[in-house]
Amino acid sequence: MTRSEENYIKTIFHLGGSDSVPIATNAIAEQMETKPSSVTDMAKKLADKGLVHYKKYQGVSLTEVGIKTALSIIRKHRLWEVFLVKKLDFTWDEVHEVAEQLEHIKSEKLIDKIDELLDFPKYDPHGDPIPSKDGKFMIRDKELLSDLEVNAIGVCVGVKDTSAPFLKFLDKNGIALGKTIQVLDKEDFDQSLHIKIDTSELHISHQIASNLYVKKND
Amino acid sequence: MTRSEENYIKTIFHLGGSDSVPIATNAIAEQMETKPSSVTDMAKKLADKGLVHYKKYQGVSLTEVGIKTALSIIRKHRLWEVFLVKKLDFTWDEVHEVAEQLEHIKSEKLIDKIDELLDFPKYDPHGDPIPSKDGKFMIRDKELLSDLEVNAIGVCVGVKDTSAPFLKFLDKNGIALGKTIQVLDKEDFDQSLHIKIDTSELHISHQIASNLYVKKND
DNA sequence: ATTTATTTTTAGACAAAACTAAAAATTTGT
DNA sequence: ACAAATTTTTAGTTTTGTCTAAAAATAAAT
Repeated sequence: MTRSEENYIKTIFHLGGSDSVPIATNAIAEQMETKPSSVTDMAKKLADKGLVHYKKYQGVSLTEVGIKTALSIIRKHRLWEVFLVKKLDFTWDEVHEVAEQLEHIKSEKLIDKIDELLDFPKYDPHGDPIPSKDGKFMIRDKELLSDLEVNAIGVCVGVKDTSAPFLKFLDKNGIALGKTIQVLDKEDFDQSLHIKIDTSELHISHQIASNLYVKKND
Repeated sequence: MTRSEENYIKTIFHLGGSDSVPIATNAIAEQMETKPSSVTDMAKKLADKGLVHYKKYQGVSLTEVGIKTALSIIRKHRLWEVFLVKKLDFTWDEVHEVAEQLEHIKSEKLIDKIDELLDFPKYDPHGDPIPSKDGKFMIRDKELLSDLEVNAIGVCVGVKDTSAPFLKFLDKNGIALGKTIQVLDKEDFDQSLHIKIDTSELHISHQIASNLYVKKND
């Protein structure tokens, strides 16, 4: 597997191509910041290798082997992210870029040892689940903060947007995984939220709230 | 810098091209298991980028910038080797292959943090010095075990050959960095050595002895 | 249901990094 | 010093992954 092939497989997985729902050429091209014609070329190659299903004009979806491959890459990516945060004091907005490189290192032993060193973590620094060696992972039940009703309380368990600007905003406002958040009030006008986090109160836009996952206390 | 460019720079450095002694196209090709014509192509490209001095038919040597680049790659390679051994329990015969990949990861912060995590090691698992961030490193005075006179005592400080078979042989015979070795006798016929290591005695060929570095006790 | 718009694919080209085969320069040997 | 051997370079291909421009298929719209 070349680096490029791995990146296509990963992108198709993230776009939902694991459920035999075919993903459009254009969608893949946009996500990867490349041209649709390049995607077509790669789709053919990956189909030849048995990693994707591909019918002309019908989009691309992952085969069983393709899904296994995608999970293996995602496992590596997320384990490296945990390593960077836990062992090297990276912040959660710094890890993605470096993990994009580290995920392509070819050594079964290396990633298993990293897993062990970290004591087999189940979630990465953004709250996303880490597939196990055999490709299984726990999908934690969670909902968007923006979907909570007024007065509901939840624990922050993940972020949808993992971009550095968003994560830095969260840091600046004391929002981190594990924090308890209560919805104090919702503005009808713009869906913005008044929330309580620890002891302090905060007013956040719908944009922010709809990119934060919480696990509701019931 | 592409991966391939980095590999050429590193090879030229290892062949001695840092002392403005030009290295022959053929020598580089042989070392890299590629063809001389490929080396010529790359020599031109690296010269254009100001990393090497190159005159047709005269071989290749590193510029100041080229040397700095080489030291940076070697620093990464050796730090990763230490990491693999100290933190992930790799053996010294397993590290090279993986470090060859890890050395190309592009992140200043990553390698500095790894350096810090390891407490700024000065030597890699084979006894080779690790260049500092500013490209300086300690060349330890050492000599080949095969050059010691009978009865001399030295501490094992490095290996010349770093191939897995050689390193495994050493492991099997209890030879490791830091061990004290005494030359008990030399066979005139084949230059083989009788040595004492810890409490046990051992008979090793000249081949072995000429790939082991020791620091003499005087 | 045709026309229009969009999406996708083909065809041809390009850059990087490798290769082969042949030509040119250098080195070696007598 | 000159022929022979070796080394190095050139020229032309190949592969991988990308691109542009044009053609073909599908989807949308009146």
